[in-house]
Formats: sequence, structure tokens, C-alpha cells
Amino acid sequence: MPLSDRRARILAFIVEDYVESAQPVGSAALVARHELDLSSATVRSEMKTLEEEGLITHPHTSAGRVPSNLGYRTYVGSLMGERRLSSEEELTILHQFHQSAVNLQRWLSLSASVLANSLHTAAIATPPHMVEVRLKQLQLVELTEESALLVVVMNDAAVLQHTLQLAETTTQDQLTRLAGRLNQQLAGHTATEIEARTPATGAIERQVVDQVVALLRSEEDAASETPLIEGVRELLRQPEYEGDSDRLLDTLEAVETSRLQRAIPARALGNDDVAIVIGDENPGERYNDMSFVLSRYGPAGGAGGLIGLLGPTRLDYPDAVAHVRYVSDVLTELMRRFYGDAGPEPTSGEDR
Amino acid sequence: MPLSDRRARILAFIVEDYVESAQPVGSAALVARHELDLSSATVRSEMKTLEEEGLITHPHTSAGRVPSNLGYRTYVGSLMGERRLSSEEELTILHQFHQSAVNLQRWLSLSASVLANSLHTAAIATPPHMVEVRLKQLQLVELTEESALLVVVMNDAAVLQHTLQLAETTTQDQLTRLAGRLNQQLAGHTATEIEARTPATGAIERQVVDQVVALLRSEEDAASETPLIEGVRELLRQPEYEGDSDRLLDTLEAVETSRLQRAIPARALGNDDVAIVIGDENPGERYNDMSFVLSRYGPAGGAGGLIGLLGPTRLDYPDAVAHVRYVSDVLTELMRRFYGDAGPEPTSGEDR
DNA sequence: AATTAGCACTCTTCCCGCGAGAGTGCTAAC
DNA sequence: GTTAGCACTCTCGCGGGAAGAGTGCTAATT
Repeated sequence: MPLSDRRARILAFIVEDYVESAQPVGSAALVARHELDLSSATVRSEMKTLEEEGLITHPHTSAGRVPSNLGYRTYVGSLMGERRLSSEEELTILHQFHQSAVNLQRWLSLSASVLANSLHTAAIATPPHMVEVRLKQLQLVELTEESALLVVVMNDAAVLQHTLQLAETTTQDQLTRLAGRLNQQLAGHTATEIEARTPATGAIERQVVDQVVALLRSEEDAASETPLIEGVRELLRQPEYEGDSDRLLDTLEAVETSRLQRAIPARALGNDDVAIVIGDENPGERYNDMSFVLSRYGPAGGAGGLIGLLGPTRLDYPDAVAHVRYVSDVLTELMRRFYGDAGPEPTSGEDR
Repeated sequence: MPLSDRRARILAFIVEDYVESAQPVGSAALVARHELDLSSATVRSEMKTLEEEGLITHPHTSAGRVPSNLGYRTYVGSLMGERRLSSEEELTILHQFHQSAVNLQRWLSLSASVLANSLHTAAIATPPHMVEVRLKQLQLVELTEESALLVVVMNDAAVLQHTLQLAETTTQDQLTRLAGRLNQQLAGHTATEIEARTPATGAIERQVVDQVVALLRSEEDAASETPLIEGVRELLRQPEYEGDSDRLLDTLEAVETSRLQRAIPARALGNDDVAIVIGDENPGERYNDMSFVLSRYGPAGGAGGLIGLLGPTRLDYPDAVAHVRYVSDVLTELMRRFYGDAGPEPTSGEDR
């Protein structure tokens, strides 16, 4: 039995009312609220059908209806309207970016904060990384006679550092010369390329090269990076956790500890897509009652990452999608402006 | 009326029992637990006196006694025994450090984790900083024609970065030469020294120098650094928060958002001291029911910071002090080994 | 003079039961 | 197909009462 038009409308109302009130919605309340030309009895019978179709449920006999995960999925997939931010909203967001220092890390955390505050839930951002990470420049700084700091800048503008215990004692002069030589040889190459040639001269040189390769590899490996999370408190203030400290702490733990990556769709996301993962669509059981709304940011083909929201399944999806899309676009534009395209195809206009 | 010997012992028992059980301790229970040669009635009358002295309180008429902040303070100041870690405990901790990469940031977060897990509460660590921050080396990396990444290494081995929007277009070659020149001129100097000489040649040079000064300044300013916090969940699982979501969230907020520095005693801490701040001894009201157990880490005169515990006033202080002291010593020793003393006086032996 | 047994008193906590309220699901009429 | 009516179910909040813990006082004991 396909979803009749009327039943679809009712489902949408249930989702929207429930998102707003966090209370199970009853037939009478629904009729009153939307001034339907239907009696509550009719709505009740439609609700019954919706329940048989698995789109809504009952917490208990005498309570109103609550959307099931499938219900949300249906709503998100075909029922919800598209929301666009007003230019006022857009300006408020832009304004915050313009006040921020030019610093990718700041932008990311600002983006996450903006999302978290707008939707009163948690937001996450993974640091940008490229498919092909190349060495841009390395630097060696003496710490003691037997240890040195290796600083590596990559083509995605990431700066990684590592302390080396040197096999032999050296001076800053020698280190500077070594760094200069290695920069000439290795700049612009990937970990694999560097490994393939292995010049292998001095002991220290080998140490440095090995470490550079290791750092490039770790940057290539998106999963190794801890995502940034903002607004956990906003999330935990949601009524779903009210008075339920256990669930609250479990969620806090799930959000903070388990590598979020595993829960995030690894599948490629087009630059304009916003992916919505609802409840048990998540791999792993930890996020059974949570949803993700995610988008890729960063110039197409260049360094990029994921940014988005993490909330209870009871999320305002239209609002979430609109915000995630806009913030992601802003971030992409900023990166393009300040870090260059850093990729093959200069993408077509999605600026605003 | 000075604290009689017996009354002091009773206070100590109350503190210790309460720390262990998180339940108000009654006179009968106390006698039984410690096999005292006293009747519960005697203990009761002593308790009454302790209460009049403000060392303990009553949640309500028919409940046992709970130490007041003053009670804890007295206990910590003169009653508690000194606890030393067993060599087994020390080894377990050391082992974790030896498995870690040589990386100050890692060490800090490891230290905090160790503390948090050992005492089942939160632990904090502020990044190391020096009283006199000097430029060690800078590096300029081209991003686009009009923007470059400035990477600055300081004498405390901190690496800071900043993206510059350049006033003129340049090439990597020009940037490398500029970096070389500036390194010769500025390396080893403090922000103030650099500012005083102001060579002021090209526009880009001025931009770079200004930014270097700003970065040095921000590193000098300890308060600007966000402390690292681990184990918030351990803290929030403590019985004080059980079933009290509001208090839980308030605490989460206090711990995560408000600049912890303000609550941390800014006063100089000797290298071997462990400072204990209890409840309302904290400046600001946010931490009225929390205690800090803090120690300075880092070679004397060199780069250093604070590390310690953040818990409910109901803390196992002897255990806390022992752990904080040991971890701080380990950290200091590691820093000395890998980063050098980086300071005038090579400190006398406090290694183990 | 200090200690102790005894006891009344207070206050919390838990449980039980009950009534109000919300909302459903069915049936019969429109 | 829609709707009014109604019985039924379940939750939630409230009051009462019993159990338990622990105090504080008093009077007896050492």
C-alpha cells in the first residue's frame, strides 16, 4: 500500500510537531494545531495505518505517536520541504567568519559552533585532508645536541611536527643544510614516491626521511584524525536526556570517545550533497538514536573534510540541511580564497 | 578550642569514610568500621563539637556527617598521612609513557589520562610555556601567490602557525630567502627585543615580523592557552552527580567552557609543591564544590606548565597528591631528557 | 568529669494505592 | 469514507504510612 497523499501529510505533521515539542503527538492535538478538515477519529485511523506500515510508533497505549526511524527517513526522503536560509541568517553567519582570524582550524571550530548553536545540538568537523598528500616543505630545529624538532608542511597546508632523537650529535647549521637539501629533493612528492627513491645517505638523513614519510602517511589517513566536536552540551540539554543521567553519560561517551569516523559514511560525498544518516542506519550500535547531517567541504579535488550535525533523531532536518549546506559552502569558499584550489579542476560556481 | 587529638582522629575518619562511600557517615557506623574503643554516643558528642567548629555538617537532622570545606582543608593541612605510590604503581605509569611517542602534546594528554583514570575524576594540563619566550626559527611556505603560511618554532619547542595574506605577490624562492634573513636577525630574541629594533624594510617583511611578534606574545601569555582536559566523564560518573542532570550539565559547562585558568592559582608553585585548592577557596563561584590538586611540571627555570586533578571536594587527597606529584616528576624528567633544560639553573635531583 | 545506655524525635525514602488525564481503538451511525 | 461516542488502558502525580537511619538529650555508670 503506497503512502496516500493524505497519509503522507499526516506523517509530515507528526514529524514536525514532534520535532518541535518533543512530546508524542495525539490525534486531537494534531487536528487542532493544523486546522485540518478532518475529525480526530479519521486521523486516528490513518495513524493506525501509518503504524502498521512501520512509520510511527507508540511509546505506550495511551500516548500519542512518535515517528520511527523509518518515518524520519521517509520524511527526509520525500516529504520535507526545502528550507533556505534568509539572507539575514546568512549574514549573521558570514559576519562571524569575517571576524575570525585567517586560520583553518579556527574556521572549522567556528563552523561547528555556528551549526551547534543554530540547531541546539552537537556539530562535528573533521580536519581537511587530501587524497594525495605531498610534502611542501620541511624544517629541522635543534632542541638539544641529540634531539631535534622536525616540522613538516604539506600541500593541504597542514603542519605536523615530531621530535627526533638523533643517532648522532649535530648542530643547527648542519640541520639547516640537511633540511635545505631534502627540501630540494623531496618537495612536491608523496609518501610513496619518497619511499620509492630512498636516497639513504647519512643516519640522520634516513631518520628524517623515514619520519617525513610517516607523517605524510598519517595525514593521508583520514581516520587517524580526531574530529572536532562542538556543542555537546547543547545536545545533552535536549529533552531526550532530561532526567536520564545514564543515557546522557552514555551518549557523552559515545560522542567523545568512539572514533566517530566509523559512524560517518565513508562513501564519497559530492560537493553539494548533504548526507543524512538516521538512527540505526548508522554502522555500529552506538548511535541508534542519533542522526548525522553531513556535508563535504573544501574545493572539489582539493583538501576537504566533513562538517555537519550530530543530534537526536528528533532533528529539524530542513533547518539542519540548510545550515550545513550553507556553512559548508562558506568554508569551501574561504579555503579557496586563502589556500588556493589545491586541486586539478577549478570547480564551477556554487558561491553566493 | 584547639582540635583535641581524639577529635582530630574522628574528623580524619569521617573524611576518609565519606571519601570512600560518598554517604554521610553516622556515629555507629564509624565506631564499627574502625573498631574504636568508644561508644557511638561519645562519638556523637565529639561530632557535635566538630560541627560547632564548622568542620563537618549535616545534610539534614537524621543523616550522618559530611566534612565541610573547612573540614577538608584541616584534613589536608595537618591530618592526612603521606601516601607514596608503590613501585608497582609507578612502573605501571612509567610503562605507559615509554610506549608513547616522543611528543610533548602526547605526554601531556597521557599524563592527564593517567591521573584521570587513577582517581576517577577529571584531570587538566596546561601546555608548557616559558617566562621568556624566544624565537628559535621561522619558516615561510607559499600557499597561493597572495598568501603564505608562517610557521614559528620557539625555544619551548612550541610550533605555532599563521596564514598571512600578503601585501604583494611573491614566490617561494623569495619567501625562503626572506625567512633565512629574518632567522639570522631575529633568532634567539624575545617579542619585546624584536619589536624594539624594528628593521622595517619591505611590506611583506613587516607583515611577517609583526606576526612573529604576535605569536611570541600569545605564547608568552599563559592564559591564552586552552588547557587540556581528560576524564570529564569519570568526574561526572561520581555519585555527586547521580540522578542530578542539572548539576551534571552545569559542571560539564563549568569544566569545559569557563577559562579554567582563572580558577587555577596563578601564584608561583615551587617545583615540588602540590597545591590543593578546595571548594570555595577557588576564585569565582563556579567551582564551589570542586577541588584542584595541582603541580608545576617542567625543568626549573625552563618551559613548564600545570598538571593536576579536578574533582569533587570529596577527593582522595593523599592518593591525589601522590599521583600528581609522581606524574609531574615523570613529565619533568622526560622534558629534561628530550628537550634539554632550557633554563638557567640545572635543578637538583628529584628523579627516581 | 567523662562515658555510655536508652529512648524519643526527626527526617528521608520507599511503596502503595488512587484519581485525573490523555489518547487510543472499536463500533455504530451518518 | 467519515465521524461521534464510549469503554479501555496506561502514565503521572499525589498523599499517606511504614521502615530505617541517625541524632540529641537525659540519666545512670565508671
